Amino acid sequence: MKQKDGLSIGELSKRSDVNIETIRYYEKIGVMPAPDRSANRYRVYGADHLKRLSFVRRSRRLGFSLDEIRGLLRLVDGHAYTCAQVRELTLNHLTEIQRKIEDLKWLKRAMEEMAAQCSGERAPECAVIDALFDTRRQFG
Amino acid sequence: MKQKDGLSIGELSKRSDVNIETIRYYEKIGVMPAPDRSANRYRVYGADHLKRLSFVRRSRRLGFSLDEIRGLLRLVDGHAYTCAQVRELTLNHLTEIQRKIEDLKWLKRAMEEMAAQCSGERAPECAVIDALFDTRRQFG
DNA sequence: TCTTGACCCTGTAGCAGCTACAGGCCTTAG
DNA sequence: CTAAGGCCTGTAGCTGCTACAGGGTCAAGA
Repeated sequence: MKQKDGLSIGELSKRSDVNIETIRYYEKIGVMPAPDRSANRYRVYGADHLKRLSFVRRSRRLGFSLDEIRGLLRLVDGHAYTCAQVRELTLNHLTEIQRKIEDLKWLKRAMEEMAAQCSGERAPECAVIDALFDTRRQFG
Repeated sequence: MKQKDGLSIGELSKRSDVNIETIRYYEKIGVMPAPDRSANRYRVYGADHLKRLSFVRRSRRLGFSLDEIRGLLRLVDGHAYTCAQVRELTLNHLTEIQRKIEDLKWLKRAMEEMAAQCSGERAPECAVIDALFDTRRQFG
């Protein structure tokens, strides 16, 4: 890599902790901009790419969809965002997370109930199976 | 439907609360057995199909993957399961659910922290964006 | 008798968000 | 000279469905 500051895709991958294939995928779907290429057509990235990719990675880990991230980046790119907009997106997202937590808690309770019936012995009867086959029970 | 007890796929769908296309999909991937066909090649289901499909639906709602369900059904079909086996599968599944809950809680905390910094004003500065771009922060 | 509508059929393509090849080029070290 | 490691493009696969396209079948109504 002759360019000052130039990162190969492999280096970018290591520094951002994002898979090489995923980086190329992000480029294809327009989340990451197409970088310059060196003489041998290798991708050459700069510090701005690293920053942006890290942003994407962090947002993904926080559960934002790629579409939501595209929305955030559009705002950032256009310098057009207001705090209120971002806040709204974040709060919406928070509501969804809370809903998911509730769902999982319900699920956990239901399964614990079933497992509690379970003798754990080598018998061919099983309360879990019975419960799942029991048409009187309504799960959800 | 001339057969006694014979259900069309539409009726099965209504009674099991599973989509028609999903039923056909389950047949294709081997979760549901191929049913008899009437003279016009329509699928004809019996009470056993309804029972099995309901089992699948309930298990799905409890978050079991189709692969796990296939495993459960194999045990049931072979009358080879012991309570201990099923219990283990269930407990494994419970552990995973708990892990997911913890993940989501962490996520929620992180996002709440970010949102709390947010003024909600029309200013072009935003604590959320800053946090996501801040390379010193480690999310996950 | 014709037609309309509600069913059913098969097969394929699409969704998210990647991941994993296949088949090739380039560069450098031994 | 060759082998290893990186990079390239392009396509197919994963889960668990869903949504067609393009057709057949059947009963009831005009």
